[in-house]
Amino acid sequence: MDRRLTQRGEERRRQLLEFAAERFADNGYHPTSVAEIVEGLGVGKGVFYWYFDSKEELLRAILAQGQLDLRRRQRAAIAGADTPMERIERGIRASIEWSIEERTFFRLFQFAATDDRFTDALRKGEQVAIRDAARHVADAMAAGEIPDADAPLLAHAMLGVSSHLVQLVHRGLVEPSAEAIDTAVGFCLYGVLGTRLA
Amino acid sequence: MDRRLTQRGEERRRQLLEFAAERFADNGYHPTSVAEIVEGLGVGKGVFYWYFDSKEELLRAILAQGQLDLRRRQRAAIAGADTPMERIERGIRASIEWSIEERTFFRLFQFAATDDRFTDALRKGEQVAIRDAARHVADAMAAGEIPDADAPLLAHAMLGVSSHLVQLVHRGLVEPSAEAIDTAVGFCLYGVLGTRLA
DNA sequence: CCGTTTGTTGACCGATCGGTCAAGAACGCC
DNA sequence: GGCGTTCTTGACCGATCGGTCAACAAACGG
Repeated sequence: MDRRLTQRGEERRRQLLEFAAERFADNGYHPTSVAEIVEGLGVGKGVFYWYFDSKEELLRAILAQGQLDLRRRQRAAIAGADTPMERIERGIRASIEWSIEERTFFRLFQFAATDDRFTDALRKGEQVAIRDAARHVADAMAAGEIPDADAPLLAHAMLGVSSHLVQLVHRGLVEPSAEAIDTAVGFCLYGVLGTRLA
Repeated sequence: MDRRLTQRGEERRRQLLEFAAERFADNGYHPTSVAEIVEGLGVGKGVFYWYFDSKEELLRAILAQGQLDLRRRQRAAIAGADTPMERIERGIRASIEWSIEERTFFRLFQFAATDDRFTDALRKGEQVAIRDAARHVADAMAAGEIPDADAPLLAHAMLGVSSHLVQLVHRGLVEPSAEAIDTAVGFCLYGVLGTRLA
């Protein structure tokens, strides 16, 4: 849905995105009805369909916005680093911190990964992030800092560690302490050393 | 729902569990209706509610069965190992291999983790598995094979690596080759060395 | 001040949802 | 053979779903 929006329109659209994102994250995408969203904002149902073609498109828009935000944070974090390993570490830290802060987005990413209707909306963003991380891993290999191995796969392993930790935090099983994050980061940085040569 | 079932009844119940599990995994839990399940089996709707109180209870039953099966596999894999590190490695391998084979269960676990209605159904099983793995990690620490650190957190990190790899396999982004599994296992075994001491 | 575009209302639509239930068929057991 | 339990049928229920639309209000642009 592409529409010329006035400032008022942009604001309304933003309200819908924000409110729906929270409801989707808390209650689930499918169990949250369009009626619930518009009632929550105190507006008529037509408002929803003025800004979005469908409930599905709304979630896609939310996911895209989240990915953009995460990507920005990652790029900013990496900017000042000099070595590949430092870029890797800062990237991991940025991802973890963002995911902890942006609980809503993170939960929606997790859900979207389980529903075929939305996996493709996640694919491109994840691909970019993984390719980026894998490049730094490959750089570290070229510099002889870590043994040669499947760089993209190692990048994915680090992503797995990070997102699992964040999940624990959001489930309340782990406090988001510096120690916990350090442990996860340390696990990743030593993990990339673990190419089986024997 | 506890009911005295004849052999015929047990078989019907098994059919419902199996068919529903596949539909839930392929199409999603919420989008799959009870009507769709009974039609797929060519039976009346009453059959469903003879064996299960609700759609929700059905998924819980499926999850419980999956967790039991995984747990069995893990225990069997660890049985013959002599050292803590070997137990850790075999446990990881067993989890990865089971999750790759049992695509349906794995996908449902992933979904259940995103829906508050089912997270508690997962909690107990995960808790047991994590506690078990953490014990072996702690044993390795006591034996001086790896530095002291938060053992349960390291166990979770390994779980994160494993399940993320499996996800890639099921999404078709990685072939379930021995090399890929070895890389993930190596990442974990080196990862536990990564306590930040500096 | 008026015409056009942007934004909003809420009744309404057909479809489908999870779940119920009275009736009866198939089986197990003696 | 007959009696009780297990199992099956499918019409039916009220509620709710995502989505439409004609009418109307508010803001913008000239």
